[in-house]
Amino acid sequence: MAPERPADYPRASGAAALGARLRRLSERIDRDAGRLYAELDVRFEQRWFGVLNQLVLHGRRSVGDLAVALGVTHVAVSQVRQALVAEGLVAEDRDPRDGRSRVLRLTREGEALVRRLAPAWTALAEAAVELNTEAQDVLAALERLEAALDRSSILDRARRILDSARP
Amino acid sequence: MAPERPADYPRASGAAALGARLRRLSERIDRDAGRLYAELDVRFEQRWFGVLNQLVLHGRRSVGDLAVALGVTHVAVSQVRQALVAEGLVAEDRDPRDGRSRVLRLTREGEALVRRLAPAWTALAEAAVELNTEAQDVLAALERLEAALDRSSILDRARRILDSARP
DNA sequence: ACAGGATCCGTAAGTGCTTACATTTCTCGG
DNA sequence: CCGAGAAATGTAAGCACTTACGGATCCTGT
Repeated sequence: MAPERPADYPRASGAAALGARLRRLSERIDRDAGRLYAELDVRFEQRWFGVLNQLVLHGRRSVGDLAVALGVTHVAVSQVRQALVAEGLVAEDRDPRDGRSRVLRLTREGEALVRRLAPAWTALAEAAVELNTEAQDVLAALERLEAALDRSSILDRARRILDSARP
Repeated sequence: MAPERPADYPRASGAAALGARLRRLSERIDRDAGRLYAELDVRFEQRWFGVLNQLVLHGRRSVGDLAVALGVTHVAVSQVRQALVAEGLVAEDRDPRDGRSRVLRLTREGEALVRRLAPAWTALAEAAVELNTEAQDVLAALERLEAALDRSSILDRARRILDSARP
């Protein structure tokens, strides 16, 4: 017994469906990565990966630099920093040339953990490549979506559609 | 001055990059939808959409039914329910045939809000269709990714790769 | 008829981000 | 050289979910 509803009610809940779908997929992937670390008996969380990886690849890096490189806010980096320092994997020094800046670097423990995790990261990277191939280049599709959003956000598009419908 | 690192260190941080990218995109879309509601001076949050939409489309629904329909946990639905009841948009009754079940339905205020939001939802849905077209069917790509993950999760794939590398 | 287990739903706490706001430090024009 | 504004970072709180767990109710086999 479906209830009454406006005749022009949008059935295909587009934006919400797209957002929800993206969120579910990302959670699925993060969760799986976490399980792999647990199975390997390594104390490591997926959200630490970005910062740790950058430090391995580029050495000493400030919070701000890491945020830019990872495409997240400095706050996100700062929170990871806090966890990594608490775990003894990363140390922070003040930049002698700029007292505002905190420069992060791997500790010996951090380097050891990276060596221990490298095979798992390789496996995950290969699994991602495999998935991407099997899904016929979903990464390219995501890049196209990002490019389309850069040209005009979903907000701009919705505003335009709203305005043209109600002149 | 790049630091030393294992020779086989995985540079392409596949799984992490994929997960992070999906997350960023979903946040971008949700945030934009929220801004549109704010611009229309409507007190509404994007996370309420799924439940509200289901109630419009199908009338009275239990928490569990909604969770299945939306592909989230019953907890997520329960939290939205709490907010929607607090806002006076939704009422809940016990199912006379099953005392465990809480059946949700729109109130008059809820119905009024839906009528007021319908144009915005239509616009968002059309914007999503437009984006999807412009990105050459990113939805189809996401569906292929979901299907690939259903066949074998990223965890299973990574495990297999790890095992075959270390016999 | 009722014990044991399954189901439905709730709260609490955690995750991985975000925005908003505060603090400290730097820089540059007057 | 000093004060205004900019920049780097930090904390607090929120968001949209999740898992973990517990209470209430239902169902099934004996």
